[in-house]
Amino acid sequence: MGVTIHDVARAAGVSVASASRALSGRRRVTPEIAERVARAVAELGYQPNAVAKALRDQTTGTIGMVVPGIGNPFFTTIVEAVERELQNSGTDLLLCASQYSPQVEARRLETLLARRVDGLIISPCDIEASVPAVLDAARRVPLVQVDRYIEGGGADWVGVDDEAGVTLAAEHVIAGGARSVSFAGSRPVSSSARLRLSGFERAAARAGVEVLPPLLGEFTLEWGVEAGRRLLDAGRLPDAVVCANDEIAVGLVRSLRLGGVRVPEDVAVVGFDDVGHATMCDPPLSTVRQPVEEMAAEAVRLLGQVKAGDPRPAQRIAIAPRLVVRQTSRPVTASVAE
Amino acid sequence: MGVTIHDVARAAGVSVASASRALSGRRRVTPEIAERVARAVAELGYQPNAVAKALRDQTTGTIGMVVPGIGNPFFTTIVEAVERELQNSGTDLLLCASQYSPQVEARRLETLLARRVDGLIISPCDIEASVPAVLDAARRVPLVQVDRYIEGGGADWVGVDDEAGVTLAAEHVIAGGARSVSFAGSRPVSSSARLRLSGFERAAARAGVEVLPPLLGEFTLEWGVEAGRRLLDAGRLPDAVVCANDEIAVGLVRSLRLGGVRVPEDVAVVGFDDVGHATMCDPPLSTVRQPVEEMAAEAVRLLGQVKAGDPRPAQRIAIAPRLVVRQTSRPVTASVAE
DNA sequence: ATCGATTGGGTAATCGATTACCCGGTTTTC
DNA sequence: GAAAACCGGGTAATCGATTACCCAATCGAT
Repeated sequence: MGVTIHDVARAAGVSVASASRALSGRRRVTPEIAERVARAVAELGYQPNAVAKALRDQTTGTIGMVVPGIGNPFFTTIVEAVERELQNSGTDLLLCASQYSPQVEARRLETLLARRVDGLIISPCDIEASVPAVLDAARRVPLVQVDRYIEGGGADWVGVDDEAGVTLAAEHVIAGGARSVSFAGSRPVSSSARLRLSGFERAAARAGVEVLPPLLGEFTLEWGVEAGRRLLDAGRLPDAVVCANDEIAVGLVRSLRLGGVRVPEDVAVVGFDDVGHATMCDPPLSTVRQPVEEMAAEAVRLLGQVKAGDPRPAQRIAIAPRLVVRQTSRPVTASVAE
Repeated sequence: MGVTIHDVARAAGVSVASASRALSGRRRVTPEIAERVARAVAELGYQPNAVAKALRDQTTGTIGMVVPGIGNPFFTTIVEAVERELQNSGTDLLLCASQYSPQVEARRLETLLARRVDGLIISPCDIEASVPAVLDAARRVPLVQVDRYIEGGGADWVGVDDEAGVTLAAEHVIAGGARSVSFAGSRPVSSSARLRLSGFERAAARAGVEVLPPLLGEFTLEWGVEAGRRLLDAGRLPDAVVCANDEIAVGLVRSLRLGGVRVPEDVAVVGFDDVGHATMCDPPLSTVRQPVEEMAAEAVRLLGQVKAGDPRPAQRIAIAPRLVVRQTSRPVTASVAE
């Protein structure tokens, strides 16, 4: 370890300035020098030190991304989309998981900022507890939120229109004949959890159907399984259940079927996200599709525009979701089928 | 942005040396100075620049991790385990995905090295094509491979004993009465893919049962579904299928059931990994458990020991897997049941 | 009282790459 | 033919934190 540009310059018999210029091409050098430098680089196996470059340039060519957990297929999908989006822009991604803990999240942000990332993409794990850390970060560096956001609107956000999504789902099952409906979701610690719940309740109330008490736990398959069991134990089944994500929906369907309930004949189930196993589970899941690629592209674009802590009012870019009807709900006329 | 230790020193009325000492505690300062520096830090909101520190110290407090893809639950599980393992050691993790492409992998390694990570944990995507990039990286920085490895043994490795794992699986289904068996796995571009296939074939041959041609595609649910279809189309079903991972197994079970085949009565299926949905799918999957936490701990420990490019012979640490019998295979006497 | 040891503070070198600035030589322009 | 513009090369400053080295003051021991 430790071939520096000085070594290259010496080996090529030129100054460091010339070596640097030959390498970066930001000023012309004679072909002769370019040649000698190229040879020296190859010979010595020189690899530029990005740390030194970052210090001098005051820019690292790196953006940080913090998501609640990489066990959740929705987040891995969006991470992959962001990576793809960044691919050809030369910047690369520093990925961290907050493990659904605002404390861990704050620490991760801290170290990303210390490493002087040029920007941050974050899905804050808690709508309230994440506020100080996120605002603080946004003051120092361009930051955009994705999917989840903090309350108060202090930072830019790109995501899906959660309320519209669950409304789509609720209206779909109601149009399919559901007279009583329920919601299986997450405890409302995140914006998505809250909006999907409230959007569902509003849509159901508007349609005038009976609303059974919601089942609130976590965004996991395990909780879906558990929610399904509780539904069975409660004795009375709703005609349809709208779920806050696909994992919950898949778990719920599993429990219901194990309990002898037919899906969608007895109970219709609709998920949210349309990532991971939604197409491949049994039966294929009706769900609300998040336009993940679009969100990632938008987030990256927005990140390029925002300057750290500028006074411009925070933007919220909500992308319209789309209902995908598969086989856990009865198809009705005007919806996209696959 | 831009409060430096010089600003702190000025505000506190001391030299940068004293400020640095007060902050790091690596030399004593008077309580008076410590106090003044602490106040200045709080007032100015000073945050040390990790880039500058890294340049001066020649160490970044960061290790890089490269896995083929974060869509695969096995890799996300091991990433999480490594993160946990690193948590209290103060070093943090730079995660990259090679997207199963040796070219992308080489680029990622390149940038991680340029950023001067203190070590690398990698699961090389291709047993042959990954060789030059991995060896090159190992020459510059401590490196340990996890799960997958490159041929030729030029770098340390921690993983599960793949052959022992599939042997466990094969012997289990044979003990359960299978007279004909098949294997559903990935094309042999990675060490795990190769070893699991060859281990299976050896175990089956040893037991003297009939071996149907293997189904080789990718480590995905989609491929599992496809493999199941091909099995159905082939007309002749084996008594048991051993799969190279859980995703394939789950997809295979789904296809078989859709085709009216009962699992495990008509065909027994065993997976590999025991991560993700293995416990929660229907029916719960019999599989070979990888000791992920142990592997992560071992990898981190080993990384602490190896020096870059030292001539010490490469170690291979294979951890014994464990068979977990659930409901896609017939239970036999002496195996762990859950 | 004096000398060596110890303590704590400050100055400036260091890490590696980039680039502002300077300088001598060549070309262009009127 | 002189002035202006241009070109390509080198020296040294710069980014921010750490620390080797130096120095003055204090302490303890004889």
